[in-house]
Amino acid sequence: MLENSNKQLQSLYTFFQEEFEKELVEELEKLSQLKTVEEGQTLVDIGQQVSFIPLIVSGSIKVSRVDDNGNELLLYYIQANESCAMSFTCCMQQFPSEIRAVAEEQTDFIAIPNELMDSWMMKYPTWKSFAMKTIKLRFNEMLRTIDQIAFQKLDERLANYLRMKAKATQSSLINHSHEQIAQELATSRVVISRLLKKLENDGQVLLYRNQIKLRPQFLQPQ
DNA sequence: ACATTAAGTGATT
DNA sequence: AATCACTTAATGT
Repeated sequence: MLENSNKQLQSLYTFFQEEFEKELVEELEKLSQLKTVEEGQTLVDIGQQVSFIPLIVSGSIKVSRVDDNGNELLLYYIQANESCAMSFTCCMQQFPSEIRAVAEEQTDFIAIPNELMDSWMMKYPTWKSFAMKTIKLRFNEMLRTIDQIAFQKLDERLANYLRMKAKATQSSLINHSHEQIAQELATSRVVISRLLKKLENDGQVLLYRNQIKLRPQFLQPQ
């Protein structure tokens, strides 16, 4: 396992060296520890304290919100070389998490203890700007999802979701049931099934059990 | 062969 | 677009 991810870990350290000053890279390598979570494993749930900031080495993490009825709404995915904006905002003052984070696939990440945050923010300008950058990135992305929910019709949201998913997994085959997709878009399975059927009839996708094949014309519309 | 879960569909609100 | 009720298809035991 470790051997497999060594290469990507190396590339992350390269990323660090470009991004951060020497002292910070040294501290990172010294203090951080590599952790692995399996697919489906929950990293944090709503209300829990976050004790570390994750830096994703490989894999991806799904971040979502859950309402009172237990309905899930997908917020965003964290990919390789990214960190979690929410963890920055929570960790700083030890607030409980507002979100749920679940491993979308087997994911390796570096856990940075949150005690280090304060001093790093002061000591290393590059760390501060990295934190600001990830928060800004996410904030903009979430603004976009907000007006998707407010202004886009569900069929557009679905198309959007499928394309994003394909990009995230580098594959045109999506391994989700209609039910799962419905939950992430906070709608019902029946609606998703109907929309997907329409896409299939239009020759945009192929439907299987627990799988959706996105055809090229769907991924690259003229 | 049977039970369970995923997907398809008409009708209603 | 959501919900209900029901059917059909795929998959697991």
